[in-house]
Amino acid sequence: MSLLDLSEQEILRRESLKELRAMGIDPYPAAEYVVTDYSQNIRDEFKDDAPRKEVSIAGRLMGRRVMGKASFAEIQDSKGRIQIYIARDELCTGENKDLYNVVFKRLLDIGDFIGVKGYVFRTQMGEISVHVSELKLLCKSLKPLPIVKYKDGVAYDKFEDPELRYRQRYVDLIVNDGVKETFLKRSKIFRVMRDFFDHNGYTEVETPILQPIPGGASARPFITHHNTLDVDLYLRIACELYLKRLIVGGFEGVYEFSKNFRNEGMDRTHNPEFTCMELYVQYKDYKWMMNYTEQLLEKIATEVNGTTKVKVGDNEIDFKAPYKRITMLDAIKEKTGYDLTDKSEEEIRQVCKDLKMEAIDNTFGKGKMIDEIFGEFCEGTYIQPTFITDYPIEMSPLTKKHRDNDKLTERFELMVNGKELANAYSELNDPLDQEGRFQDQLRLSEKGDDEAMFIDQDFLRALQYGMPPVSGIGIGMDRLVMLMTGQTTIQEVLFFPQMRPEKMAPKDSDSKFLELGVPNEWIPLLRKAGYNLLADMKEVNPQKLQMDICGVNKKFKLGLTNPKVEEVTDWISKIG
RNA sequence: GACUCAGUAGCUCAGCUGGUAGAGCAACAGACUCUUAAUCUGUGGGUCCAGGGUUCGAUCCCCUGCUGGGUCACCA
Repeated sequence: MSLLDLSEQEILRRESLKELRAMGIDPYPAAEYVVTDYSQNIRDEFKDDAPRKEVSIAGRLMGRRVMGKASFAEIQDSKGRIQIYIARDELCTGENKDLYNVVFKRLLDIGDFIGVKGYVFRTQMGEISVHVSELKLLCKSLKPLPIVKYKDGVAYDKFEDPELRYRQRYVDLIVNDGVKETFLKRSKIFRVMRDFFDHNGYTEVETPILQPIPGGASARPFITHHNTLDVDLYLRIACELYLKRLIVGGFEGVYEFSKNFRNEGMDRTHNPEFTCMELYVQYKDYKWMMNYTEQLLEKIATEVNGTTKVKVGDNEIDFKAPYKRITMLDAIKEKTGYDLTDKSEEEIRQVCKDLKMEAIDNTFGKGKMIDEIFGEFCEGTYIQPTFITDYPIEMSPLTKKHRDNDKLTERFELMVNGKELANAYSELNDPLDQEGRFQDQLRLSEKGDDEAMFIDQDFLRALQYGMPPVSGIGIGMDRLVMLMTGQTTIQEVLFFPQMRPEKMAPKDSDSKFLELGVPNEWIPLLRKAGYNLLADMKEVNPQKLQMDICGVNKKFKLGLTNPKVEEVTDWISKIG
């Protein structure tokens, strides 16, 4: 990288780096720096009347208030921030005051990592601080951080451009309050769930992400290719069919936190890769699973937030069990006034027309139309956790027929804040019924439904050996984290949400410039002046080009001997 | 994919129905031994997203593109 690609502040930091080395200070020391305390516990444990406590802490320098021979600074460690106080004559007890005057005041910058030793005290203004007696540079930072200042909980000059925050999440985590907390909660939610399932004797497992047949859900998959086998493989859209194979194999219960991939749209509730937790427990049914889910969610909310209530946007959601339960047809009746019970496909098509639903076309079967009506008129209205039960059979090819009505299935979805959070079944374990349902999906696919499921013959073979009665559930983890942390976009709960790749401006290589006879040291100046491609130089007046690059030479005080116009003309003449 | 808004200093943002740019913080130089958005004095820092067009002249007006946000559509 050329100096010309750097900002003024970056150049200064690199010069400071050199100066530190010249002073014999290693800006990137290898040795362990022993830390005895953290910002948080120092504040929590401080007592004004206790004897002085010596501490050794380390962190990133995040602010400096220099007042001549004494200074205050902020250190940010993994737990938070703490103020340090540095008095020149206590840091530098001898004649040489360079560590304070030169290193601390001039060569250190916001963003550098330092380690300090000293004692804890309370300042006249009442802030618990560390009185520094030793200071050591642990890592020099070469890029200036955005400066966000806080006063009374209000952020000033907040770093909030979503594009920059997501592309450079590391910066977001450093400077913006609350970002790390969201991800700590995310981690805790996973931990609480693992504890809950493990306590019940269920086993965490891992199943293939590269699948020959993308089963277990309806979605467009990502396709990849395995060279040795010379076969196309799919990134999984769900892990359901593999987990059921394990129930066939004799596990009491299995669960997986599964990264799934769906090649579909992106918005505030969808990311192409997302995390789903799936759990399957033998001998249970979907009614048991509703009770179990209520307990689980209540526990998560309590452990993560200390209360069952959480505020999301304008809504306050209460995860206290039990939750309302209503069948899908009752929900539609309640919200639209139409009772679809025992209605024929044609009658339902007419209802769709009456409801002015334009998206419906002739490829839609009965089940899909019912699902559309629900999605349009009901789904968004369930803010508090609500179980929607007994889905039409056409939409649920992996679900057992309802024990009282063979047009329906034993399925529920849990709606929270107007969105689906979980989806669960009494799992279909009749191998012949399952085969028939797959055949139905195949027909839908032939009719033009590009989301219909593929047939997985090995899964059918497993079912033929016998799968005990089992209930399974899938929970959208990203949405769960959004709910538990009060976030309204999925990007806020994913460290690195999917973005378009950053594009670099096209550049011709150095060798191409050298071929024209451009001296090596002048190439960066051409780039700085905006000539990244030979083509950029081709049409330009040699006089202007010469002036442009000589201007850069002068402006940045590079001290190069300027080329003559004839030389520049010669370069341009060689462009093919 | 459609519509819409935005892109100006390291960060947050100003910029008058067109005359090549300003503030605060950050940086640099200086003052200051209990400050805390420290303060005070001074200084530097910009391909105004990119490329076309209109114009004597474009950060500003028009077109195209890129990137992001929002809404809708599609989709768990």
